[in-house]
Amino acid sequence: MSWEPVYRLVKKIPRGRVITYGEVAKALRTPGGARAVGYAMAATPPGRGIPWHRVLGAGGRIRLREPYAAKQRRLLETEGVVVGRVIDMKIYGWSFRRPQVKKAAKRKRRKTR
DNA sequence: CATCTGACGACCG
DNA sequence: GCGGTCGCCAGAT
Repeated sequence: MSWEPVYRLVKKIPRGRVITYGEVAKALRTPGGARAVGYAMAATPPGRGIPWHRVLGAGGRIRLREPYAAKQRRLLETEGVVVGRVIDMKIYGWSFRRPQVKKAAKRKRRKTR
C-alpha cells in the first residue's frame, strides 16, 4: 500500500477526536499493517495539514518516544482531548465511515459514533 | 533478491 | 497488569 490512502484518511479525522493505527490499517483493508501505518505517519511530510497527532496506538496509548510523545500530548490537549495515562477511546475514539454502500444508509442517518 | 528495521497489535506467561 | 514474543506490512540497504 502506498501512503496516500493513509494520509487521506488521517486528514479526515475531526478535531478533538482520535483513532488508532490498527483502525486505520483496517479501514484500508490491510489488517496487520498497523505497523506500516505508523511508518507512514513517521514519513508524513510537514505542511500537508495531516493531523498525525490524532493517530494513537491500540488502547489510546501513545507509541512515540520522547520528546515527540510530549509534543503529541500537548497537541491533543490543545484540541480538548484529555490525556491521562492513556487516552479514553470510549470518548475520543473516532471511526471512519465504513464502506457504506449507497442507499440503505440514507433512510435515517444512524449516528456514526 | 535477502535482510533488517520501525510512530503496531494480539497473545501468553 | 506488565513485559517478552511472534506475526504483519512497506521501505531502505
